[in-house]
Amino acid sequence: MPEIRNSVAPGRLLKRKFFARSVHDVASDLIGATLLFNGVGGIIVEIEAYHHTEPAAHSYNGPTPRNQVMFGPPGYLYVYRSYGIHWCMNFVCEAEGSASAILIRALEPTHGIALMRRRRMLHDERSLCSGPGKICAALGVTRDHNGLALDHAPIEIHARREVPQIVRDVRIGITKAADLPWRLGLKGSKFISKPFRNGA
DNA sequence: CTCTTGATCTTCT
DNA sequence: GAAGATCAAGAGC
Repeated sequence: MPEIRNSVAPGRLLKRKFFARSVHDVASDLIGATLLFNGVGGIIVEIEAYHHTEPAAHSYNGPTPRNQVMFGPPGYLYVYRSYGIHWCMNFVCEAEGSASAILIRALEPTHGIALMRRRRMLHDERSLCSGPGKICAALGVTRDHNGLALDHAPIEIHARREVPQIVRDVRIGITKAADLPWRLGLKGSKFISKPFRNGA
């Protein structure tokens, strides 16, 4: 059984339908939700939205073998290789063919912390999941999990119970469409990958 | 704290 | 053949 340290109990399980609307609406509602993979994970405190109409998205130039999951129906997991080393995970949103997705950038660890520490070979809780590559390493997500449904095992996403305060900034690590303020964070969280300019 | 650099490989041109 | 939705370590302040 995973250890549970957070005093705030997660809410109801999200179904795939939750993701079948504007990627920006989904993003706002995901901050504060709890993501678990095989019972390991935590509270989503930082995400970025990508849409096929802007050049930073992997889907901008149309379907390819890599991004085919993005072009499928909403509510599925899109995993890609980053810089030849890391895995990064996304939630596909909107509608089939829309090819929009949300990059999961940081979690506040709450479930299975001992296992995450072992996988990351790192004790510091604040750094366990403070980046998209770190999350996949801590949760054990790889290319094998590309295309999994977000509302079936081994994935669980619990709705948040209260509406949090959200901060917003430009996205990290991109050169195209770098001015779009599509990075969202939980205000005041110490578990984000990088500070927000307007105070997180 | 910030800045720089190396690691490593898939993808698409 | 070049670029890339990253990370960790090291140098400098």
